[in-house]
Amino acid sequence: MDNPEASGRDSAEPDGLIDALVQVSFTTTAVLSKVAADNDLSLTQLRVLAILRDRRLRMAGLADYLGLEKSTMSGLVDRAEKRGLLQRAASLDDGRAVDVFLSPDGAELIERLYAGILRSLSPMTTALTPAEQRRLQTLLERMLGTSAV
Amino acid sequence: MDNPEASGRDSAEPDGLIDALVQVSFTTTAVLSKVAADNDLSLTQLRVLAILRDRRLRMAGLADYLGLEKSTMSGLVDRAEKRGLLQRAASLDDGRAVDVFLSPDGAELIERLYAGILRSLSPMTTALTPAEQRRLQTLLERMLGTSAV
DNA sequence: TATTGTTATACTCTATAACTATA
DNA sequence: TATAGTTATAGAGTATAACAATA
Repeated sequence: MDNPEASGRDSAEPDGLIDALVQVSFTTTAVLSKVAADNDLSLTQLRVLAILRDRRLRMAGLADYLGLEKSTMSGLVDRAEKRGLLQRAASLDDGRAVDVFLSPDGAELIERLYAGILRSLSPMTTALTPAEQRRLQTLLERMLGTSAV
Repeated sequence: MDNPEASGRDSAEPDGLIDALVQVSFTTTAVLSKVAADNDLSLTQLRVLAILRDRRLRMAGLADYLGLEKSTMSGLVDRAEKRGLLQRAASLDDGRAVDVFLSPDGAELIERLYAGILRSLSPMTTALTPAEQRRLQTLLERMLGTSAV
């Protein structure tokens, strides 16, 4: 976990993979948070922009995506809208629903952020050889594919 | 990122690895947050307990570990201490410093949490064969080893 | 009746700034 | 002077509960 040495693993222990997975996740999240913070965004705000990068979603859709309550989404969207990063519009299909989508400023910002993310994370991935990178990608995608979680 | 399809990758794109890495990190973090929430803890509180699992650290040490401000640590430790999960004690070496360590209840809790984490994350890892699991662990540890990030 | 979204409320997380005590 | 930690303050993130509007 946060303390891999605590389990005394040296790559031979059964839970070593999960420890490594958690460790890598924290490192990755820290990098993403840094990129977001450098642009006065929280990690959640960054994720909202990323999700809307090429879609228009309803409030409920966004909340589902992030695993948050609708009321939490209202606040997040309020603040991002106030900053001119995204917009709301009544849904045409359903009078109760509200569509959310990026404003031009928001679209421009997420492109910059995305480039920043690739730049910030590449030191991690380029620690591996190209062949290793391909293998790692395959394994990660196989784990995701089994969306057992 | 949060929207891998947005980059139109199909495992052939250069940034596919980073997309997968981010995706896996979010999934992993969501599982950890769920385990924490099921025990009325935030992810950060869980991390504090995990870090202290087998060490006694000063406030500053904890803050460094988590990348948080000292004042933030004060609040986190206050609340956890109030719940009887950890304790503070004046450092013997340095009159200004404060050591933090788990209480018996906190120690018991983190063991249960750790077991819960392994159980909750195993559906992801067991999607891979044992040989793949070993390879993945090796690759992840190699990425971490190059603590370039 | 059920669903979509907002508002009110409360609490946690977080940072910045100002402060105390020790080094 | 510099460092360790706390406190005060403010804002963001989060959930629960109550509500209005629409389905």
